[in-house]
Amino acid sequence: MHRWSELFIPTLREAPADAEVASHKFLVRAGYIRQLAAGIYSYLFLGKRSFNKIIRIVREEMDRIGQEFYLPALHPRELWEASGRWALMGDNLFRLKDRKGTDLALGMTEEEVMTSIALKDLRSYKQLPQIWYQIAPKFRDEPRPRSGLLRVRQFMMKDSYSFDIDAAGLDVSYRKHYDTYCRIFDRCGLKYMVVEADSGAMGGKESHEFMVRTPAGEDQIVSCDGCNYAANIEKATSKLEVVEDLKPEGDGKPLEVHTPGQKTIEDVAKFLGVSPKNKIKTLALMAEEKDASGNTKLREIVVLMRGDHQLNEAKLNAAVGVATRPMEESEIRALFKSPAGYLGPIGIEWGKDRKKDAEKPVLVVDKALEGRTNLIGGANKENYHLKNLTPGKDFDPTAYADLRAVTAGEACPNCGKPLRIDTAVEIGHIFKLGYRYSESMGARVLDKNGKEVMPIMGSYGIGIERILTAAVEQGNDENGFWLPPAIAPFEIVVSPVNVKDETVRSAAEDIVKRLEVAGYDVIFDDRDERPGVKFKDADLVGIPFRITVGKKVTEGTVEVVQRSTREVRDVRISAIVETFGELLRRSG
RNA sequence: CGGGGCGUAGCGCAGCCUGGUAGCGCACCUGCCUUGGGCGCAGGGGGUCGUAGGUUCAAAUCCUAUCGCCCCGACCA
Repeated sequence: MHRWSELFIPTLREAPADAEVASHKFLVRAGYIRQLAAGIYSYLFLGKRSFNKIIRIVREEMDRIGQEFYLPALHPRELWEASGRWALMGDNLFRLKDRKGTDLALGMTEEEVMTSIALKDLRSYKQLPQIWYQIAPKFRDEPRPRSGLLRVRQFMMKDSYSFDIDAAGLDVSYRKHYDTYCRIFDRCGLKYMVVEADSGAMGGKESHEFMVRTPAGEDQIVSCDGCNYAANIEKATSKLEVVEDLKPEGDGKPLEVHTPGQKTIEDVAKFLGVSPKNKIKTLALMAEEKDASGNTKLREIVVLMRGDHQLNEAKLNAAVGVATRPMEESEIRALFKSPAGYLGPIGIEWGKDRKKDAEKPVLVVDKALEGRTNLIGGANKENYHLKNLTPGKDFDPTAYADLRAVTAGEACPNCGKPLRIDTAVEIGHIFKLGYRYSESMGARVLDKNGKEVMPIMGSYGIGIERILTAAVEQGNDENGFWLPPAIAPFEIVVSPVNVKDETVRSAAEDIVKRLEVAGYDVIFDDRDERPGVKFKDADLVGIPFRITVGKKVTEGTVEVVQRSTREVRDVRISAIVETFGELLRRSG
């Protein structure tokens, strides 16, 4: 029997000052976690119990489609060099040296380790498909850990990897994960959505993220209430209304207009009496690229957007393959020969091919400008802009790409209904890796014809603490939070109003015993505290049901309180077990 | 990486500007009291003021460095 008086459940009346989001505040206040360092947390009794339940669900479901491994977190440098990620991962990878000075890394995912096993021991198509998974800590040296457990440096992750003989096989493994993830998150009692995702620098093709809507999240998801379209904003598109182009002025060639002191899109549009939709927004960015010999060098990347559109950096990143930063004032002057505010694409020799013209600046133009005519942009001359700018005629972009951030209310690309945008937290991510690791690390199997082929891979992750965090974000009020019964540390807290009253106490203890025999996780709040203290704690710590044992025991009844709804019902003590059979079935 | 803020008792904070050897609330311990929403009374314990150096007769307080933690930004071009 779990007696509260003997357990370590350090609840706090006030949240630590540095906690911002609800889940962080409440998990600390409820005595689930304590912070050890930035982005590093200890799990105490209640937190670990909840964790165990989540892991158990994940493991049960994963065991239906795959095999659990236990892999080291400490990886030799050579392994990461083989895949190319030693250099690629930069500062996000934790690195350390052993006493001999040998470089090691702390695993942030396990593609390399899994592939190293595969390449040694997978020989034949007859051994495929394989799905291998593990549930283990992962380490990432995040540039900025934040929001309590939402972005941390050490976390528990279920990661799995599939190996198939061909793309059709990968489709099956992918689908299995998709379905399994749905079952896992359903069982965890989360309200989630599945969105199309950017596969990022991993080079994959298809990718889905499992998202829980919450203002505490770090991702933006675009979705349509009219159909099932849903995508991460890094990937989302929308149907644009047709914009009427301006008529050419004069001879139709770029025409300089005096725009003294008019620097912003808004100002210039107003000054010239046109819509920002007919303006070009010129963004001057700088990328740090590595050349063949491994030296980093700067590369100018200029982006053109429709005046009223916003750049989505993830899309740009995907389009150019490198991270960018805004140019500094001096860099702007060097390229454009003009101060910011009057920048445009004219008069600069743009690279035709990003790879071949390695010395020349890159001009990437958003697709929303493709086919447009007579736009207005900066003249690269202080206090002047140009009219009659037509992409492809007056200047040649290195490439066109979808770079635009979708905004709420734009038309759904599928059905045309207005799109909505929500912030959300990512709890799971599945994607088709393809041949990246098989190729770089040299995994090969023989196919039916005795020919050597590369196995095709998928990789799939679930953030264990994010399930807990998302559940707290999804169910809380000013007094605390409630977890879905399946992942709560206890399903029921039994609170005798006065433990010094023998009748009350023994009735409560009897109820605890009977519920435990029936298989429920129950905690007995046997502390000699005033009822108010016990109720406040019960409300705080995430347990979905409370049984209050008070004076009414003499009449043979107790109160059952549902935390999420505050609904209170009197229940005959004799019927308590059946009552919970009913209640827990209903609340999943 | 850039910008801002904060480090004083387990938690939340005051004191710092104007140097004089540390305080409040909650929590904790003891006793009494109380028992359906953080009850009351009395007594009590606990802090190298993040760290190091400097200025000074004297530093939580002023100066310098450093470490840590939190937030914002990686977008009027």
